[in-house]
Amino acid sequence: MLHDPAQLDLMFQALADPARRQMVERLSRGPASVSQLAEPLTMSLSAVVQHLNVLEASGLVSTDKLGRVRTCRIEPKALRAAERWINERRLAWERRPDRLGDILAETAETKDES
Amino acid sequence: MLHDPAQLDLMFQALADPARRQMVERLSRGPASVSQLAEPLTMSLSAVVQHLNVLEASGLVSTDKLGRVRTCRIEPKALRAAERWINERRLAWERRPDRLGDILAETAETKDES
DNA sequence: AAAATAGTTAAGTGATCACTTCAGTATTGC
DNA sequence: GCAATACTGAAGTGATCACTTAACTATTTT
Repeated sequence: MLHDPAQLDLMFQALADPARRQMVERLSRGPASVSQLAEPLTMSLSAVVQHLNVLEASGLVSTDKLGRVRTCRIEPKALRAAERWINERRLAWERRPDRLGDILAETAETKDES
Repeated sequence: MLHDPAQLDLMFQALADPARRQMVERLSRGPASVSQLAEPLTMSLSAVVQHLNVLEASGLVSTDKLGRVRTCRIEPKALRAAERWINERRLAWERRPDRLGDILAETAETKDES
């Protein structure tokens, strides 16, 4: 489910916005209410709620309402899925056998064969 | 330079689009020309070039033109920077000492204090 | 019960996005 | 030199985005 390309799409889209990344950063230091998330941001509470909804739809953040306060927390599994996507591509590249100093490597191979 | 928030912004923005992620995926298997990148995509060459420019501006991909063909390759350092941002937040969360079963933990504390 | 708090929802707006088409520029092959 | 190849750039378009304001609901506090 976390490999679902649609979910991956929502996650990277969610992380694309600086305000949302700031919210994730805040949440990485512990759960917070909507107002607490909003406090350092220079935008209306309403805008923050909208960003929060994007984060929640992406699966990166989950929330829980008790009384009138909505408490938000990070969903590390989702964060891991995004992390893994990048990591797998980077490793695929770095594992490539033929990624040495371009022409130099080719010259060396030619030399071996001669 | 790779910690530059503006650069991070460009990178996550670049990864937010599925077509661009597909291009990164293709490039993770080795360098490719613009036409090769375009081949599996159902859009005009022109659109692919535009996506490629976004990727290059973000630093995730670098290109090199020889004659009439532009060869594209992944920039693993940039990929690592995005990866690290996520990883650091996830670890910050997972390292928190007080992340056990929510209310249960609180109840226990209250009990201790009574 | 009234006022303050915490959040939600809807509607609107200007900016940015992801394309398209079309016309153009080098480079390479014949 | 002429045609094909490999892009490149500009202009336009409809969709989505990141907000705003304003009106509203639900929950506490006093």
